[in-house]
Amino acid sequence: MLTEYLGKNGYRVKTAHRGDVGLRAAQQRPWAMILLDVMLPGMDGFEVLKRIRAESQVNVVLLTARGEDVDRIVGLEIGADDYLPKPFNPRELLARMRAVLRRNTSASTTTPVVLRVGDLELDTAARRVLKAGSRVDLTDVEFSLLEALMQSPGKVVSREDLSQAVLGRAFDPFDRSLDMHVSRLRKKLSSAGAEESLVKTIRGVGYQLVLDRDAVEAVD
Amino acid sequence: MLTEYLGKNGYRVKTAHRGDVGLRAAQQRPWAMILLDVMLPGMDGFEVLKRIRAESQVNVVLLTARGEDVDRIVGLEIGADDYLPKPFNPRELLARMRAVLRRNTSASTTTPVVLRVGDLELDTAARRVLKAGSRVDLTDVEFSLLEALMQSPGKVVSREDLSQAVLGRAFDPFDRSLDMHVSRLRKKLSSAGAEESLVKTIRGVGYQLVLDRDAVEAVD
DNA sequence: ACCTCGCCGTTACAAATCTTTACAGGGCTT
DNA sequence: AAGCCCTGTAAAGATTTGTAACGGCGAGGT
Repeated sequence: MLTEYLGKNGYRVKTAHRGDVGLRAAQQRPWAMILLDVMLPGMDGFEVLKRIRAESQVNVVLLTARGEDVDRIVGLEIGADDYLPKPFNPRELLARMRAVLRRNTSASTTTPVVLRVGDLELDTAARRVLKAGSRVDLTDVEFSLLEALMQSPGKVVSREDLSQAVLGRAFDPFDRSLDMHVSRLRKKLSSAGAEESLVKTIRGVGYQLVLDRDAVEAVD
Repeated sequence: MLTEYLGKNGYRVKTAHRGDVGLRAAQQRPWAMILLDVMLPGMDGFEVLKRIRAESQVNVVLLTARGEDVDRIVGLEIGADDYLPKPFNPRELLARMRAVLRRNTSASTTTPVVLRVGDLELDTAARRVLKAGSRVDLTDVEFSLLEALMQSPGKVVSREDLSQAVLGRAFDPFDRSLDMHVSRLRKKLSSAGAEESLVKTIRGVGYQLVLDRDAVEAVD
């Protein structure tokens, strides 16, 4: 019945009535979304979800019997994108599916993957930084600091913004933590061969990753 | 098929069906973006990407077969800007292309980067001032003071505006801070070889960057 | 459980640089 | 010409930043 309804609304659906069979189908190719019932013969829905999550970030919406809060919490904890208690209105299912799809496609396209400034390269997905091709070993905070600076290369980033982005808290003038991280980041970058002045201080304002104009190529 | 779709969306596309041929096309002129399939006759996509990166920072989006994590990681490591698993929705490709283009062009095109007055050059992205090609070392306040003056070369900039732009606060007649900065800026500029009268005082109003004979040029 | 190590935050002091103070000189007004 | 106000600048004082050193905390190992 669901298959038919979704089909009418433009989705192509493959159905399985057993947990273990569904899991194999899920792994078979990259789906836009998986609707997963919790009560299933063969393999229970939570188990299926866990195994799916072990290897994929595909969208999963969980369908469970009644408003069992326990199920809901467990489901979201092990990685469902949303949850719908049965019985449900098919239109509500559609709405939630669209919400999940919207959320997860925009998130993946707005997040830059690789930031590059001159021969400095920062890969947000792999949390890796390369300077002239060789790896620079940064701590988490140093990495996010550099990431925040590289998102606006050549522009001043305020201490407020940096504190929020890097430390997750509002800036406090007596908090010298940011300065320390800048100091450590500079040290690591320059011993990796970067110019001393790559990260500049703008007194009373913030910091700036300088752009050497010679290193910036105009693109068509 | 892709060529046609991209064409409809305003892109001009050149296509190659072999890796080695594509590489030559890529080197031929500066493209806005390169879409690169991994599975290619002639030369494998990774190899093409490596060679492109050896000489250019051009935007590259990698198209690979399904969610092969290995491919993805390798691709990003050798410098792809983004990655799209096949089969993909053409609209998603467009979205990602736009994301990459936005990210890699915004920083360098949104704000004017270089101000030039005669042989005096101020580069905001590199936070650097050159007088007749050689570097002038300014403090942060001096830098933004000169920046404010160079944004209206030949025009009088009021003390109020300067105070707001440089010190971030309204002008107070008893505040002599601005005068001090002007004084020090003049000293540094003239010892860098500028004329004494480059920064002129307009009594009761403000200051003015004088341009006597040389032309004014805004760049970038 | 305990140890070890790496990372983060705090403190303390030094250096840079911005602001204030003070005084001098020059121009505008009366 | 005298007085007043604005500006230039040296010098002292205040603030901001750089960084070494120390301690705490949590992850991972034994």
